[in-house]
Amino acid sequence: MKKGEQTQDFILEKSAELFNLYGYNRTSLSDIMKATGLKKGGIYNHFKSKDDIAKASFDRAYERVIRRFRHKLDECDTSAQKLYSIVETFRSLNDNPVYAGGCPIYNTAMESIDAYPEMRRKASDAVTSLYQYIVYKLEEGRKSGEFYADIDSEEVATVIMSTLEGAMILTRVNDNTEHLGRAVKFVNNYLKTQVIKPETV
Amino acid sequence: MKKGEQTQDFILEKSAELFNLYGYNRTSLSDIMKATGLKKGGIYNHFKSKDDIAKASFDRAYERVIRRFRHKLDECDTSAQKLYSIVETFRSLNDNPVYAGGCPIYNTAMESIDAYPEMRRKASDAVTSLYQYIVYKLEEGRKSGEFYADIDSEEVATVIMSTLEGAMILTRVNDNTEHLGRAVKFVNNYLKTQVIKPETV
DNA sequence: CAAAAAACAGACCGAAAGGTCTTTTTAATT
DNA sequence: AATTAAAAAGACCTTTCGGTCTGTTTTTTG
Repeated sequence: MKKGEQTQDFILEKSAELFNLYGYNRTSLSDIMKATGLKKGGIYNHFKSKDDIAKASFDRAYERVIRRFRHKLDECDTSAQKLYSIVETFRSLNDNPVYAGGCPIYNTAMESIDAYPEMRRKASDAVTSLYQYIVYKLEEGRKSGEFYADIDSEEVATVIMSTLEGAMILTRVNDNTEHLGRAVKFVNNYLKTQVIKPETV
Repeated sequence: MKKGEQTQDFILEKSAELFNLYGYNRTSLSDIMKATGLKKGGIYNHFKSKDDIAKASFDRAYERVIRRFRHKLDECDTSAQKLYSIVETFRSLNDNPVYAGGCPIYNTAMESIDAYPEMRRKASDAVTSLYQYIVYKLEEGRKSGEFYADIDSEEVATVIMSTLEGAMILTRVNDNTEHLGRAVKFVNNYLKTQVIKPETV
């Protein structure tokens, strides 16, 4: 790995942290300079604008989040396990975040609405793809007969994402992890009683 | 109403709109000047800083949100009706927002975390008080026997708020109201089957 | 209707923002 | 080791930011 690539990577890493904690607007180039130890010349040698840094930072953060989901899912055999693993990943994203400052996808999405169309698009696509991912897993279980045949996968996916994402935000806003704990408990119970068929022993 | 008070009110109204759409940081004094038609002197005659305007704007937005909940609740007799009215108010906050740009309480909360301690405190308190409000209504119904005796009011309140707030954000991010529609349907069904006792006719 | 008080305009200020460009330093290539 | 190419420094630029202050205009008050 050449020196340049290393530096570029390092800038993105530090920027992603800052953007997620303080948002695009409140993260200035001086902040990035301070965090990286580089001066302007060093930064603009690798990126042509602050916007560029933000986009690349988001892509990196998004990749990491998705990898979390995939990683846990790879350990699963049954569709039921996969569902629970998705819930567990949400929880883990709070206890052990990809970057400090909450979910980078939602943070970016929220900040970019009504302001930065391109970023908004990226974030919106990310949310949609996570949603579709969950829907797909639900359909998988439904078709295999592991889940009840009459579930509405879209509805279940909405409930999972809304409840957990909402709870993460509640938890963060009030600095009280109980909300997320309760939400996780609730969703798991919901899946167990209304989505996943009881094991036929 | 004196001229001064009118102007002050007008500034707050316009600022609240801007803050909710673009956030504190991306709303500049020039923006406020443009929206109000006033110049700096006219604005700083009523407020001593931009921060001051933001705080007063938030208080105004908060009052309006709470009034929405109270207003609908006043029409209710039974605890069950009150619960449904809370859900319905959430939905109405999306269809017919207090200010364009989503829930001002959550917007403020999210933006102020890790940045503006005082605002964060205000927003956090607002969220907590809404939460406690729901808990209180749940306890009311539980004690009166209208709800099941074994419900965990805190858990139910968390589920209501998380799911609906999360769905509002999903809806906003993806510009797709279906999420909120599904969440509302789900929560109502949850309340009907697991919280509220069937009517004894 | 005149005097006092409040409201407002707008020039001005220092600081900080994002970005450019030339020069120096460091790393890669031959 | 010498040459070339990449990386980084840092002075500089323009614009915009929040905020101050003085002078003028408009309301309010007596």
